[in-house]
Amino acid sequence: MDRTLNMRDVARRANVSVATVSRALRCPEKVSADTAQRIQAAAAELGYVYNASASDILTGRSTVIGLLVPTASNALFGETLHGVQDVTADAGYSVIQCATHYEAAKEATLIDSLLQRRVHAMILTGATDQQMPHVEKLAGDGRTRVVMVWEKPADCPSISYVGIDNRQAARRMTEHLIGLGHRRIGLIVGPYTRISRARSRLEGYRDALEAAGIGFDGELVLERRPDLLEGYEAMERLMSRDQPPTAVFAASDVFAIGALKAAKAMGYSVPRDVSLAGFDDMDMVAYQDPPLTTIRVDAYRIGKLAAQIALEPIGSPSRNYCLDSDLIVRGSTGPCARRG
Amino acid sequence: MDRTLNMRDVARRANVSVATVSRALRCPEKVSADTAQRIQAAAAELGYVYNASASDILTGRSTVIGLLVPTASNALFGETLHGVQDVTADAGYSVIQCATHYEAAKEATLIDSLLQRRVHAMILTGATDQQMPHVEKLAGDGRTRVVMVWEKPADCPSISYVGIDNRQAARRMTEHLIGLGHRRIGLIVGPYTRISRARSRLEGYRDALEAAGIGFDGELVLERRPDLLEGYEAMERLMSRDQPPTAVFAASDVFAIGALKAAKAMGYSVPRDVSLAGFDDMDMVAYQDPPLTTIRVDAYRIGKLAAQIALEPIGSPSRNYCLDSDLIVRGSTGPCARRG
DNA sequence: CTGTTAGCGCTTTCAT
DNA sequence: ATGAAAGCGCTAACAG
Repeated sequence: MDRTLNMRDVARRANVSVATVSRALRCPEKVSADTAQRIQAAAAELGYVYNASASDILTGRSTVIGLLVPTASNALFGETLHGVQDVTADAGYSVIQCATHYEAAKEATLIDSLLQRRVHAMILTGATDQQMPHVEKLAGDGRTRVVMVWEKPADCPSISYVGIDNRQAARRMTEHLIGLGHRRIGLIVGPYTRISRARSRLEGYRDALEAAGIGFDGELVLERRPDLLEGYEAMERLMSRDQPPTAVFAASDVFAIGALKAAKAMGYSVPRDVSLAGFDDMDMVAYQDPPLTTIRVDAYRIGKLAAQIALEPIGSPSRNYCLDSDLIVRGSTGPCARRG
Repeated sequence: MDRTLNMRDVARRANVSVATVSRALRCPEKVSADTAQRIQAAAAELGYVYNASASDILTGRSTVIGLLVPTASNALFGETLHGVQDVTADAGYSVIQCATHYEAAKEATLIDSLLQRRVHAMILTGATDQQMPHVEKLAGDGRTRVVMVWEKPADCPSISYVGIDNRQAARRMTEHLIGLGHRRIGLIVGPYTRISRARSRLEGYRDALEAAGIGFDGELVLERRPDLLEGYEAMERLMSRDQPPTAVFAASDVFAIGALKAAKAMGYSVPRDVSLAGFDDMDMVAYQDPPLTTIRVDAYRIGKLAAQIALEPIGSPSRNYCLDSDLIVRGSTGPCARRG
């Protein structure tokens, strides 16, 4: 077979015109029951498969959406993809997924490739600040719908948002630690200079300290790329200070798992010697020893909502959903033993 | 903006024909430097974005490939996606990713949707046996290229394969445990009745037992859906037997992490009371306590190779790569203390 | 080097 | 209810 089967082939076989084939396949009620059947039979016999792209191009509206994630090896974003896919598949849409690896250049290239595919919408998980003006313009021009997930874009009327209040959640976690008597609290946080989600978590941490009258100590805050090893090394560094923290808030579970190992390797018992908390509630963290205190985020639901918004017609108003997140207290945080 | 910008708009603006615009954008060397510049300027001013789908449809060759995974929340498949993406992005291809959740019906629907997009190739991670005849036919017809990853399809000349020898690797791990003096060895394995990769691992386990003259005990083998909780419960069940195993081979790291927690919860120390081994070497397993003995598979490299094969023109011969996998001995396996 | 022409596979009026 | 014809945005001959 050199040329791919098309409607004309089916039409010939069923002795009708292509227009009728199109109708029979898309809206069978617009065609006599008899011909509909004949056409469907012909299509099946030939093994004809409908060409979705050809349809897209003609109708001008695309049935593909793009999903950008920082990395595909974080199970969390996998859950979001599942939510997105479950919604889009029912509507006959496909999802192009790409990982940016937190690199602005890659991000720009990938966004461009999505535009070249004329995606109906893009769902962005953590676009860098650098990219926001460009993205906002695309949404404003009505070229594509844009939904940010996990983080709230700073005041972009044309962009939708589905996520949690990162600042509030980080504040709650920090308050939990303060409530346990900790006053020297370390923070391992993502690239807050470029990613607003990380910045919000840092702010929430500071909010809680301030409210409790604890001075901010920049020495206790480490900005890292979310990665197990980076979490490990950051913890080592924090615990090697003259006055090590009595609690560490790892503002991503990936950091926390790395940090837990570092603490143990240095001979610290968690939570007796040092409390440790994460963020996201990846399913693995409940399986750590001790299981980690963290913030639960419903990643799947974020994906579903984002997809619903994404599928709305271009030009529809933007929507914002701020979901609840829960503080999940497990065994890794406990009362402060040392004097702060 | 109601209608999306096209080449005609650019042509008008630059006072040339659409053909010239096409050339200037795709192969600027076929056009005078002067006009090329003028056209590029016009495109930039208008904010014109090339329409990749329109091009695909006309040339007949698509620049999209499909990637099917059982689940997107396993970090392993994320690594494979990265490998695939790094190769395809350079070639200007996009990747449509879908998760089957190990359900044959979903799988069939998703494969169909990929065909409707006329993907150049599909990379399958664990198609169920049920789907294989269909997929093989697609590959044979030259509709699309098909690359299986992680598992070797049973004798399908038209399908390519990139993976490891699952049977051999499972045998090696089992031999490792036997070498430590274990004779009652439990196995927690994926759905081997439907997934050949799981089947191969079961076979490797049996090979090793047989070679060592150890009788096969069906009571020690549990088939489960890869999932932390299932691993946990399977381990509980194994260790509740009258004669519990002295070692357990969890033929997926996800099982192993679940099983580790179960063992600890039941008061067993690993590896003193029971040895535990995984499979895949997800990055998390080195961070467990104790770190898990496992089989290392280079998931990223699998993705890269698969993508290279996928990108070859339709009709190119199929290729098979069987990569090495390594036995990584960490702290979770040790000598057998009890009498077998 | 550039423009003209025909056409990829499909949908959608508009006739019949 | 069905067919003919025009056209979506682009490319690939073929002329000039």
